[in-house]
Amino acid sequence: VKNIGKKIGLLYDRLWDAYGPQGWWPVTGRRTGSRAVCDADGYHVKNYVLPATPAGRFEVAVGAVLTQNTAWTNVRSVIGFLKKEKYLHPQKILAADLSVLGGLIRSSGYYNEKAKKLKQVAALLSKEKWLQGKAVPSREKLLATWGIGEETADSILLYAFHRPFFVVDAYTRRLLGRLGWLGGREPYHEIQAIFHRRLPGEAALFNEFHALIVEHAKQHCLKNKPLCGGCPVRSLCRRFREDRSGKREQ
DNA sequence: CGCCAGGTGGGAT
DNA sequence: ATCCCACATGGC
Repeated sequence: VKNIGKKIGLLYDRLWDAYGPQGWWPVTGRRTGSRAVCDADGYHVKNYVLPATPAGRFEVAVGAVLTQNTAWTNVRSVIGFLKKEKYLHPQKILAADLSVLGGLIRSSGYYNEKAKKLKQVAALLSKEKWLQGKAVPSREKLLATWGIGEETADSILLYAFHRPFFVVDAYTRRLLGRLGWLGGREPYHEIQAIFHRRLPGEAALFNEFHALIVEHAKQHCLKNKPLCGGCPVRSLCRRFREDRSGKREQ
């Protein structure tokens, strides 16, 4: 764990060189005047100011809940349904019947659970004018909300409010585990501390780094079949070192 | 078909 | 603290 520090910057550089800026968190329909600042899916490359509106911040929080253990492609279509039906507002979520809300978000999975979670998130974020951007809910407040765990709290802090909290997800665990830098079962805060200790606390950096890990995990570091050919971080990886030194494959 | 997807809360140990 | 499980749909 001691040696991760130097290599973590290298890991970021290799991922950045391979995949480039990721434009997270996708937020639908943002424009400045007549000029689109997002692509069709809501990504906004090298724009670290977005979201900059209450609606945008709320959409990120909703997306963070809906994507829990769920493919983003499913979430994206649900965000579209919610937007079309004008549900991307806390008061609308709070006023909705659970069954109606559940029906709208059905295709994102766990819809009964997530309907309840969205109401909790809406209740929290409609307080204190947090969505207006004058103040930011504390991590403790977020975690005290039923339905918001550590990753979701950090996703909201980082991607809705631009606060430097590194997001640790299953991909992060898998990648650091494969690299041989971690066992992979360490508690969340321990993995997060590695990033917080060794990187400048800049939201834009944490934004890209987490998004790059996700992209890399999807393209090369797959769950059951890692595609090590052409992997941009081979040279940092235990598997590669073991191959070259003739040790057995894991 | 089985596996995977940008987790969380509740309950038992 | 740590493990185990329910929660659920859609894509490949």
